[in-house]
Amino acid sequence: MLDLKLIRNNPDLVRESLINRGEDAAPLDELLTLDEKHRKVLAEVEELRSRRNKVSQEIAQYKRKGQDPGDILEQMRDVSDRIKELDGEIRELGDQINALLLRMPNIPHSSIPVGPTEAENVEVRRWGSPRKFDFEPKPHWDLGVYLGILDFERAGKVTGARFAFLKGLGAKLERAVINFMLDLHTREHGYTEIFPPFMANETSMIGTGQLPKFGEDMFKCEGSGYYLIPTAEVPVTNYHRDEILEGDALPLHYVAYSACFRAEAGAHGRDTRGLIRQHQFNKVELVKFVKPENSYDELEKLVGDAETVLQRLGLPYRVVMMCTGDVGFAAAKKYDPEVWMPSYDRYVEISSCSNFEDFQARRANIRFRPGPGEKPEFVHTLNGSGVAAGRTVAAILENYQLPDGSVEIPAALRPYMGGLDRIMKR
RNA sequence: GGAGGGAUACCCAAGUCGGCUGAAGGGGACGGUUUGCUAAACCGUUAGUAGGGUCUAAGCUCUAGCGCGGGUUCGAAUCCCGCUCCCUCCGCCA
Repeated sequence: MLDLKLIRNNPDLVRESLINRGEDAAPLDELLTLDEKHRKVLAEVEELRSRRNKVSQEIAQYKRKGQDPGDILEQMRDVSDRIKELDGEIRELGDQINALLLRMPNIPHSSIPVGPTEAENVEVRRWGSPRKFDFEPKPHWDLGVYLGILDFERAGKVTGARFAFLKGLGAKLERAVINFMLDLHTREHGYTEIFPPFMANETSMIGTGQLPKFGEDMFKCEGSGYYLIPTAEVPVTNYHRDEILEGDALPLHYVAYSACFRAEAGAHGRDTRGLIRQHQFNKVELVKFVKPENSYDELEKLVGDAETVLQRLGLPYRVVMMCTGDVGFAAAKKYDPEVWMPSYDRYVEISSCSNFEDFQARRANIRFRPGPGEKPEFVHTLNGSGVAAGRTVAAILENYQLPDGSVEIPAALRPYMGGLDRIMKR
């Protein structure tokens, strides 16, 4: 959420940001009009309230002395009625302002490329190089089925499209990938591990920005009103919702495994095969709460931590900086590490690392006190996948496949696979 | 699922029949006095916050705020209605 005062004082900045994102600027003007009206009514009602408070004291005096307050009572009745009336207006205006505010995207950082679509995204670096196969490489969905470690057909029967069963060494590989990543981030990168709830309430979803705009992308649990989390970002960021953290405690670095659930509405026909786009997938998420002055350094480190995973696994990747049109609703700056996927013959997003600045902190009311007795300020929040487990498994199967359909296990994972170095058909 | 009890400031806790109670009393924390130093004692401070107005700013001022949302009333921590969360007991349960 943007600061209403910032919008009020710098409407042109906000307008430019909306245009750069390729969005309609009309809600901004509506917001400015409503805000002005809101403040006008607020001034009026507060004036009346002030008067009522004073007169009520006087009435109390009369009563105490046993005197008759006379017709002041009558007058105050009118004042109260008017207050009630104005309160209604204020509530309505406030609701409208809030609704608009919650749908207003973050202001992109000045360092990112400007453009309304993904076309302006910029590749910032590459690591490794795609392997040259001297045989026809198979896509992971064929390999996985051939090896008996992936089963999409039964998943379709048991649940539906975009689900998968992992079996035998496939299930073990998924678990190995997750544990490898958790160990790396906790032991070497200093993150504190969290195992969060996989469902969250509406307030949390608003806090991180999934709601009110993107409700259709999530699964809502009938009856309870809870949502299945689309990412561990939601529970972990909201972990500190409505808190004032001690300045000394920052930065806070958390890593959380969770299953993630996405409705993928509007993705019909895209990535219909394999593990790339599932309704449920596993992910290890990195979340940071930092002081504003450090947040861009922390973003670079966060991307680096995600990249380390891919490097240790020997998976070729590149990092893309997202432009204004592709940076995402809540982010000010975002890097997407993309892994080389032979079946797609291109790099595929495997992580997404964002600095939200105070956008989420404002929504979720997460602050810190810079020093004793000082005024609380909003923290900056960041998060990034470190990394998506399902896509990692897919990338390993494809990049490490051998001509006979077996798959080598990256050295870093072997300790997690009981020393096994190869998955073969059995 | 059944039956009770609770939610007040950093923590515990009082709030009488609605009106100088935006909140008694403790504890803690901070500041001071005393002291060779510590302890003790004594004195003082301890609403943080959000929003509005004014202003270059500092400041000044107003409003809100006793779990949340409504209602009654000139006036609500206090009365009424709805909700949420927590606790105890019983039942069920991985």
